[in-house]
Amino acid sequence: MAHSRATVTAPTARRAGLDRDDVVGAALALVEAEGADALTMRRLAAELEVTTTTIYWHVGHRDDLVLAVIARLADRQAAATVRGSTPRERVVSAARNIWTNALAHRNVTALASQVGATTLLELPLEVALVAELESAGVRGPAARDVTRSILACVAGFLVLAWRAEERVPPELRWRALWAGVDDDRISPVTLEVLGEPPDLDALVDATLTAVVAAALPVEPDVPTDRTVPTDPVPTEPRRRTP
Amino acid sequence: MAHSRATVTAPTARRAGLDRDDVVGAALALVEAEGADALTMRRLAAELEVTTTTIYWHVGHRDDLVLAVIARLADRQAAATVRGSTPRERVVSAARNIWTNALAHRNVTALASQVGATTLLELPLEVALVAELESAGVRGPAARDVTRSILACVAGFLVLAWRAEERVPPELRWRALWAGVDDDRISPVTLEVLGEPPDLDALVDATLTAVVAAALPVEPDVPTDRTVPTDPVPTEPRRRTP
DNA sequence: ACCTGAACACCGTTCAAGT
DNA sequence: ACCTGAACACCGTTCAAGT
Repeated sequence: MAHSRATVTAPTARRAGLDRDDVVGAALALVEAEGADALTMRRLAAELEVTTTTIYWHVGHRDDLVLAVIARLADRQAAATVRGSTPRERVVSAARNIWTNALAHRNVTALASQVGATTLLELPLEVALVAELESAGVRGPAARDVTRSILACVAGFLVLAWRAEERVPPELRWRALWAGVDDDRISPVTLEVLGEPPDLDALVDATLTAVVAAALPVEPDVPTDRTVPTDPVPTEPRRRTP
Repeated sequence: MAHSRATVTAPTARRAGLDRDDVVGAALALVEAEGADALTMRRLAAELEVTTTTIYWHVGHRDDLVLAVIARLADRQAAATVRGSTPRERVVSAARNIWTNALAHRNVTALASQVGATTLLELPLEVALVAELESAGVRGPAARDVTRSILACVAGFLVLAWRAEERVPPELRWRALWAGVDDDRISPVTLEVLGEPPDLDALVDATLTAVVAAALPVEPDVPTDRTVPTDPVPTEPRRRTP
C-alpha cells in the first residue's frame, strides 16, 4: 500500500526517485495506520518498494527517522484554541488540549515516548499552556512546575488509555487483578467497582482541574470544585498580547 | 556473573540442575543490574550457562518470564507503612508510597510498563491506598477514580524521572527544546527556568496532595496541617517532611 | 547522487533429538 | 525430566559496489 505520492521523475527499476520527505511521509503514514512497532526499516523499505539501505541513505538511523516523523506531525498540527473566560478555565483548557492531542495521535505519541521525545510533539501546546499560566499570574519556577506536573498527568493517563483499549492480556486487566484481592478494610462496593474501567476523559478533566486549582492563586468565594467561578482572579490578570 | 544460587545437585555439563526459580531469580537480577532491555532470552541463557531453549523449557515465553519476574519482586516487597494522623495525610502518604516504590525499582517498573503490568507490581500498595480512602470516607466509583488518577500521576512522573536521568539525547532535553522557543506572551524568567529540571520528589508530593485534596471531603476542624490548607496553596512545591 | 546485494550481529521462537 | 543443536523469520546497521 501507501506508495509515495511524490511526482516521480523516472520510476524505473534503477531509480526509485525517492525524496527524504517521501520516506518520512511514508513512515508517518505507516505509524498512524499500524502503530509504532510497525515502523521497521525493512517494512518501510518494502512499503516504498526499495531496499533497506535506501532508507538509510535518505534519513539515516531509525532514531533520526523517528524524530523526523514526529517533527513532521508537529508541523501539521493546527494550533488548538484555548477556551474559557477565567484564568483557571483557560489554563485547564490549554492543559486539556495536550491530552486531546496526544490521544488523537496516540500512535505517534507512543513512538515519541519510546525515544523520550513526546515534548517535541507537544511543544507548541505546552507553549500555549505556559502563556496562559503567565497571564494568570503564575511565572518562573512555579510555572515550570505546574507545566511539568500537567505533562506527567497527561503521560500517565495515556498509559491508562493504552492499557484500557488493547493488547493487555485479560489476566492483567483491572478486573482480574482486583478479583483476587480480599481485604476487610475495603468495602465490597469499592472492591467491585475497582475492576471496572473509569471514564478517562472525565477523570483527566478532574485531575487537571485539581492540579491547576492547587497552583493558581485563590479565587475567593469559591469552593474547590471545577465549575469555575464568575469572579475574576485577584492577582493582576495580564491580557494576552495581540 | 550471577550464577544460580540454588543447591545444584549434579552440575555436570549435561545437567545444569536449573530450577524455574533459578531462572526467574537470574532474570530479576539481570534486570535490576542492567535494565529492562538487557533481559533477552539469549543473554539470560548465557548468564546461566545454558542454551536458550533451556530457558523456554523452564519459564515459557518471554512475556511469561517477565510476569514471573514482576511477581517475584512483588513477593519480596515489605509492606510500606502509611504515616500521618489526618485522613488526607494518610492517603497522600499511601499514594507517595507507590511513587517511592516505583522509583526504587525503576528497572523492573520499566519492564512491567512495557507489558502493561505495572499494577501487578504495585497492587499491594494500591490496596493500602484504597483502604486509606475507605477510612477517609471515599468509596465506590469515587475511590476508584482517585486511585486511577494517582496511578496515572505516578506513571507519568516515572516517565519524567526516566527522561531526566539518562538516555535522552541532549537535543531532546528541556533546555534545548525551550531554548528554541520565542514567544512574547511568556516572560524571559519563565522561559529561562523552563529549561531546568524540576525537583521531582517535591513536585510529586505537591501533585498528589492536590489530587487528594480535590477528592477528599473538606475537613472543617483540621485547619492547617502541613499539606492541605483550606485556602491558598503555595505556588512553589512543598518539601518533603523528614 | 541514488540505489542494490551481501553480510554481520543481534532478536524471539520452534522442533527434533539426545540422555 | 531436562537439555542441546540447528533452524526459521525477523531486527538495525554497514560496506563495497553498481549506474
